[in-house]
Amino acid sequence: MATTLSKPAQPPRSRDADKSQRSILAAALEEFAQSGFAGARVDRIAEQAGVNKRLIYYYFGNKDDLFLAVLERTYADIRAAEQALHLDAMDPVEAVRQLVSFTWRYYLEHPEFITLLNSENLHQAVHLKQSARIQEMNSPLVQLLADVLERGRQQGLFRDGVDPIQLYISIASICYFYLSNNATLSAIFGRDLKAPKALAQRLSHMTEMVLGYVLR
Amino acid sequence: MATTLSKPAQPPRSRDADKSQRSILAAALEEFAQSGFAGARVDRIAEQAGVNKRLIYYYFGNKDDLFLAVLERTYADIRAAEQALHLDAMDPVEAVRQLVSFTWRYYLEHPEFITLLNSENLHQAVHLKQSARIQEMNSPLVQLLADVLERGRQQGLFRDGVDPIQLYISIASICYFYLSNNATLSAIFGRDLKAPKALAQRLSHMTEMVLGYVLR
Amino acid sequence: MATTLSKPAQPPRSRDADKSQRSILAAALEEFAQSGFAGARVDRIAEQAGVNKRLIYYYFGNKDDLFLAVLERTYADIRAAEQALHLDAMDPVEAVRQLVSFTWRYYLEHPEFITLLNSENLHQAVHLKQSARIQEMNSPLVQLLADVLERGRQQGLFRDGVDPIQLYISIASICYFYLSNNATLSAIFGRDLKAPKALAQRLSHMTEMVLGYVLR
Amino acid sequence: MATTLSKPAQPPRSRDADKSQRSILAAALEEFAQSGFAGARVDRIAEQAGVNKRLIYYYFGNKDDLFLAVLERTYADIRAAEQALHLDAMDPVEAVRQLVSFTWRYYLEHPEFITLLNSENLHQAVHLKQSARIQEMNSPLVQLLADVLERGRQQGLFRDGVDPIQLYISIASICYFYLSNNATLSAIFGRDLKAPKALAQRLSHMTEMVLGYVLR
DNA sequence: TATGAATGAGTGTTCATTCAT
DNA sequence: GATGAATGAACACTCATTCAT
Repeated sequence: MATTLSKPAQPPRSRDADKSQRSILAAALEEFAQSGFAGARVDRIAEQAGVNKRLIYYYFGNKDDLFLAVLERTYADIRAAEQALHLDAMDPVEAVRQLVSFTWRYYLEHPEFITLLNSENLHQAVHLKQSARIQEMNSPLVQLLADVLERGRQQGLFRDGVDPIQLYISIASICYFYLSNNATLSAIFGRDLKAPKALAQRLSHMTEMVLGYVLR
Repeated sequence: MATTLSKPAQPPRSRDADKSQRSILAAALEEFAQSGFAGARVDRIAEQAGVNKRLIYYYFGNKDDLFLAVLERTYADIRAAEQALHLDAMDPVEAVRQLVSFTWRYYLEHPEFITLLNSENLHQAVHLKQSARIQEMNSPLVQLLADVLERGRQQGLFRDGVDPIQLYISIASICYFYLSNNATLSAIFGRDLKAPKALAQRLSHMTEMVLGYVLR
Repeated sequence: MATTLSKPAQPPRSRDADKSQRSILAAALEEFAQSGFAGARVDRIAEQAGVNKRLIYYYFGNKDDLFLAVLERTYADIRAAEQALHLDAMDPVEAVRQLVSFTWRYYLEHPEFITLLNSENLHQAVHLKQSARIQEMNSPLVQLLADVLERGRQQGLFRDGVDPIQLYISIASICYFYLSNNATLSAIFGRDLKAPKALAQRLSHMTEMVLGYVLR
Repeated sequence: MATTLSKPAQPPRSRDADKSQRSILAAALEEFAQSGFAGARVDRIAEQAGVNKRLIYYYFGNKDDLFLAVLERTYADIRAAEQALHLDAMDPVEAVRQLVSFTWRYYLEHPEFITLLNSENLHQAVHLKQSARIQEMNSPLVQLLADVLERGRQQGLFRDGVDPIQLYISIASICYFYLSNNATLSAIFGRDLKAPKALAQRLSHMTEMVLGYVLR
């Protein structure tokens, strides 16, 4: 844990420890994403990580704490990705367009994020509520979206009185729900809503809908 | 044991059988809604239903089949509620407004619907895919919404090219996500998104958003 | 559980259940007596009882409750044995003599009683404290001894001011300690304190000591 | 790390080694006394001692050997305390009185002695039997008590034929049992047998009993 | 002398399910 | 139509101990 400044190149004993922890975390992410918290098996995580099961408890305490670690890591990842979006550098219309497509793409490329959140919400966020780093999970996009909306309004492009938090949640909603509930929706509509064409149509609709709403 | 005075001809056993089945189904709905499929316990269902555990298997085969039965029943319930909406009798703007508020209210008053769907989607709709009555689950609202959109377009009120399926899904999305992910959202935003005032603001935003999109 | 008075001879379904419970209890007594609470293994109890391990939990809840059941049964046994002693029918000297020898013999013939109590005291009586039947465990001998002491005093045989509770505990002490600590005492003294001759000498000493104290 | 100013010639490492060993022994005593052998946790001992767990094995071999070391140390302590008693310098009656009260006080002030012995006897003295220093554990008090009894007899105060070993064991019994079985006794009698007043009454009774026995 | 990393063999407990009546 | 008894397979978690440095 303690690192010495004098020997930065030489990886001391903790090298393998780091590797083990990362292996466990990666395996846990996969397992929890696939089966949810209740369905996940600690044995499978250990096997997948290539470590002794006992080591999981050595490093992470128990299944719940491991799940929280995975969850925090997942949130950290999406927040990092959001940093790369520079909505402030775009004109308002483009910014909204980019926000929708970024959200959509991120969920599409990170199905584990959706499964993890689904499972966590099924259990009333018991893990997340105990997180000490919960503040860091608040998205910076809410504030950036507020700025975009204000700029659009001042330029006479956007309507008045749009609540950035509500809009942020709505954008997340239309992207998330389509993917999180894809299995039941596909079953009921009797067609594959994850086919490339269907996905493209969905993105097009969502962009139109959000812009249709905010534009005067 | 229980005898019915009104229908003496009917064998009393079948009445008890019906009662048992209904008790089981009701208890199962509550248990699955509360804990999801994986977290639900057959023992608790039996206890809550006041019947012997073996009876559950006698009537419903196994836990998976019981879950499917609950799911089908839940879909039947929402479809029945949708029948009571008469979008065809309203002018287009009012029809859209009613559709949003109905969807919102139904999800709000039937949290079990959301939990059940969340759990089912976590498991890739394995149960639903095996349902023989899957066609009946398709919402009649999609067709009704298509009619409303067409009427609005002909009256020059609504924009062109709105896909009714996409819009239907989007309306469901914005209502569903806010509630299904309420626990994590509340934790992260650090405030109670289920407070009465927050709920009213949400409905108002959603109605504005949908109308803002469809209106020319 | 419910027994019908009309068919006393016919053992209904609960016959096997009773047998299973008795098997479990007997095996648990042996295992707990041999290894104490912490060292006892539920697996071994199941195997010894010839039942599925799950059945132990079905009938007794968990290891702690099973231990308490064994403990309560053990106390019930010794109380039953005490009922057979009729100190009130003996003259005071003989009564004291009999009390000592009964206590000694009972402990000697029921080593499980000592092991069980040792283990329970090691854990600060956590199980016993939760017993609902704790009152029934109070020995009737305390009251009987009080009567004996009073009779002996009135006959001018016994000394004044002997507290029956203290004496009862002291009699238990000298019998119990010699047996409970036999292993360490034998090791330290370098001889077998459980040899027949040693046991006889011990009983003789204890009787002398108690009588030497109470007699004027 | 720690350097001693008084003995600079002595290699500092061995001082640390001593310190570590003493820390381990002290922590082990506490842990074994609190939980018995089976319930004690090597991890807790290491943590409490502030040393790495591996060091325990380095110095003491394994858990059993560590327990034996603690046990031997505990016996050494009580023997040392007994040395301070000078029964040979007292008149016989006072000597007996002092022996009882010393035994009582020592057990009262060293509850770990009782727990350790209880645990060891639960396991049939497996550790003690393997001790090489077992002879040193024999109490010098047995011989001293023999002398006291003989002196008392010669002065016409004490009765004839009192076996010093038996009496020594009996004195230990009445002191030990009351404390070792305090938890179950308190639970059954429904009152706190460790309350100061109860303790005083107990000592008084024990002294009376022993003197009542040995005095002519 | 000292330690962080790692592990095999359990440990109590749980679960959906079936047997026998 | 209904039930108490019984089970095999798995579950999260623990423990004393050893490895590698």
